[in-house]
Amino acid sequence: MDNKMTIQDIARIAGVSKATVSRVLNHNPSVNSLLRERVQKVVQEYGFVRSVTAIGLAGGHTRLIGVLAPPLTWPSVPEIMHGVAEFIERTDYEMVLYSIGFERNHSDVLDHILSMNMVAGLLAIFPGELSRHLTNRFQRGFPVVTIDDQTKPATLPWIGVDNVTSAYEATRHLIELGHLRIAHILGPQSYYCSVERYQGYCQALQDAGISVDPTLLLQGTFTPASGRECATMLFSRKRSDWPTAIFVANDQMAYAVLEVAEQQNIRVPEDIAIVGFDDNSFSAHIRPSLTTIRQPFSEMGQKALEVLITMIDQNHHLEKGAQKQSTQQEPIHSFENIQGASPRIRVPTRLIVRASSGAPRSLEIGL
Amino acid sequence: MDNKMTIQDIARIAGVSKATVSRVLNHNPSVNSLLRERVQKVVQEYGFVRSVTAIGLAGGHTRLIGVLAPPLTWPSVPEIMHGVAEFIERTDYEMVLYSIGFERNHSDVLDHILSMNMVAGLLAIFPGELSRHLTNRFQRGFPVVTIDDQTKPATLPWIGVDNVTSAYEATRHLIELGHLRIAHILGPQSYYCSVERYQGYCQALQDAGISVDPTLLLQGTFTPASGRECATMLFSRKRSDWPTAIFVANDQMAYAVLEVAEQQNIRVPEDIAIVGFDDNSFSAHIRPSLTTIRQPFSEMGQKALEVLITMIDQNHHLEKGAQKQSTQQEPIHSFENIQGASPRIRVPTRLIVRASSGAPRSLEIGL
DNA sequence: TTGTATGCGTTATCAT
DNA sequence: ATGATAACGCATACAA
Repeated sequence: MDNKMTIQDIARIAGVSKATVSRVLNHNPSVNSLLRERVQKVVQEYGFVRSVTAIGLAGGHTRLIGVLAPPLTWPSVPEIMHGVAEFIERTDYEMVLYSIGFERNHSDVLDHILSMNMVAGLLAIFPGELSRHLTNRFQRGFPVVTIDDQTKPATLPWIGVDNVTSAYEATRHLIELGHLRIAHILGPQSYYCSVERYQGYCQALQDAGISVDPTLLLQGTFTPASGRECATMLFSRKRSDWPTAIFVANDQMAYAVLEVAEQQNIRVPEDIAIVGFDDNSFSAHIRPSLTTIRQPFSEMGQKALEVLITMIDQNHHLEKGAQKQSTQQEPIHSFENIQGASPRIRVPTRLIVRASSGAPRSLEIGL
Repeated sequence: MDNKMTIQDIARIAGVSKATVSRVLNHNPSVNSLLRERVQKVVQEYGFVRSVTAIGLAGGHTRLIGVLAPPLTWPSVPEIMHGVAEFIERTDYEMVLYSIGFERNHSDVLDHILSMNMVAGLLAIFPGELSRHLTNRFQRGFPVVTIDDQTKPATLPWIGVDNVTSAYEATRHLIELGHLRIAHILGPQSYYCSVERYQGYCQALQDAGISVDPTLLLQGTFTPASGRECATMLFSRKRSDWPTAIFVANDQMAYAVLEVAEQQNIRVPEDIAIVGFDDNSFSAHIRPSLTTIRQPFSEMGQKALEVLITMIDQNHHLEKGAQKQSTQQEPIHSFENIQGASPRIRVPTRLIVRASSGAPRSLEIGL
């Protein structure tokens, strides 16, 4: 009953050789269907599962997927992970989670992870400044997929949203509400999505004939604390210098703005309208509820893993094929070489109008 | 520069044997300090990291820790994981995350995980009905630690809070506020913590000379939806049958109660006082802010991993010792055999008084 | 199609 | 204290 069986045991019981068992387990077509059944029966009966470590050592092909994630206490991250977990449950792969903090040097962590070549591929969530490093590994043939952050010369496989268009839509919403002085609290510049959201904001203003006022641009860092700072700074100006609306680059900072407004008895949306970005679970329940852009995080996680596993499998097949068909020394195993370009998948967002921009409560969506 | 080095390479460069390198890497004291330094220098210089798969195969001792967790979108879970990740970062271990959904048979998942003996130990978060199965594996010598759920005959190593006392304190708080009719929305009975919280509630009432009124007991399932149901049911009674306060078994359901109250223009805490349990991140920011019991989730995660890794290491040493010192066939490697009893660690909770039970806003804690 | 033999990178067991 | 060498469980090139 104990789990100490090896393919050797299975082979003995089924009356075949180790190799045959291995072939059956690997779905090698060149095995007699009679033998296959016999082996499978024994495997079933004893509930045999191969040692992952041995597979990894022998084949150099681990069935482990590394997930590099920011602290799970960050909003959005659990939702993404939920999608990832859901997808991976349906595959033969397992997930090794690396939740990186702030203290350590991130690229060191990355090197460490990859140097022990335990994982067959890597999903990087919000890689930020790590992108360059990841790009490097990817170009050397290691399967990598990122979620929601892209380096400038976009070369990494990527799943995300159209930040420019989404921000445009959010800003446009405020403009249609009649606002002319719309402030923007930006995300950190180390994330490219911050830049894109800023671009969308600018474009919406310009298309409406409103010029971008630099005094209405506040630099945040995506944290509630930075949101609080920006809001406090803004509200400490003389009233005539206030904007009538703020497009905040993420929900977390928007919550902080709402809090500061409440503390200073500033009415939302009457005195100032607020629009966020993300639609974290908070946003529908906070008072006033937050108008925001909904990102389908769970779907993004699923999609990312789907792409990654496809890459890994192709990778694996290519290696085998290359050795047989050519004398080339170095195995070609970059996803780019197959597809011609690394996949860049955009999932659609949606503007969710709630109370913070003036929707009557009865019309609220997403409760 | 590429990461294909082996201890063989390190050995060659350092001018020693594989064995010596291995010993250095394993902190074996019986190695000359001069050689040790030389090897360490080379390891440093090349950023060498051993192959986890090879270690696992050769040593029979994987440096992977399985974490069995409910969906990460559950509240509290990310916080626990945060603590886990923080702790594991400082060790030689990696974390394999199994986020279990609802559809699959859980014990099948568990069997699968363990049968490929990839993980050296298992941390089970909110195992619920899985406890029995886990107990079984634990008693057969596999290192297991659980967080915040215990089977009736408490035999698994366990990290959690004193639910009875905490619930007592929460209820006591309401009693001291002058409430006599205190309702309780219970958690699902499949979780033992639900039972304990109910016990604490009853005891507080009895100690205050208040008899438990069965009509004030509502059965929930920890989900917001069930909280909404219970609240709706309660508020649909004629006003004289209402309680003046509710102790809700977790924050999620309490949020729902607040929402229903708001929709029906029932004032909190004037018309009815609410106390929750958990202190999820929402609780300080919802309006009215929620009085609740704070569980130190992150610390629980850390503590759990500390215990688990201790178990694994002891386990390992025992196996080696047993082979040398006795002729016994089966290695004794149950933690219980060492400690005499499996560790049961209780971390302290704290009552956080906020607006939903009547605290003036200026006195609120935990913002 | 099937079996035999070798190697993967490390630990552990011998010698020395 | 150190070095040579045999496992560990599996995949795979090669032989049959």
